[in-house]
Amino acid sequence: MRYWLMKSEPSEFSIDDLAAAPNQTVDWYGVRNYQARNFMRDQMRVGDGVLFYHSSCAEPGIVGIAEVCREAYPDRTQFIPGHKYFDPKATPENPRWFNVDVRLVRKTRLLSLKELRATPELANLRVLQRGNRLSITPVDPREWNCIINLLG
DNA sequence: GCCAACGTTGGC
DNA sequence: GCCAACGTTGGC
Repeated sequence: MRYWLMKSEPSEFSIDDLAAAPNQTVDWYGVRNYQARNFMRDQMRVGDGVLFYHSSCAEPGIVGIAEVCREAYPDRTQFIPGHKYFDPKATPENPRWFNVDVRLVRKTRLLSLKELRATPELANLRVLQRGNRLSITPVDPREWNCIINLLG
């Protein structure tokens, strides 16, 4: 059992979109970074905890708790010509990109980036490190517990 | 919109 | 394999 933080731009897919989705579940398509892909493909298991994070928006921060509900399988969007996430080098026989499915556990209050940075126990949280741009990062169990407490 | 930081690409 | 150029991310 591991814990993760997953970023999404709310203008693309928000916590409310997740809440409104069928089964409150979404396939986490569109990841086109190898490190983030490897986390999904190689390490994520059903039941892993997910912090849903809004990025590139007015109030960046954690806005909900979710969980991995299906292990990684080929990202459907890599095969769709003209799609934003089409990859001409990917084939169904040799897919390049994978995604898990994520299901909402509950929406939370906004735990802002500012508040995260102000919490000493979270000083090593990956997403707070300088220059970090990974859309999926592991979260230490102690950090997870700290954040759950902050969320109330 | 700016720009620092970082990943990817491609010529050599 | 090097590395310059380019593209993207994401907070501000």
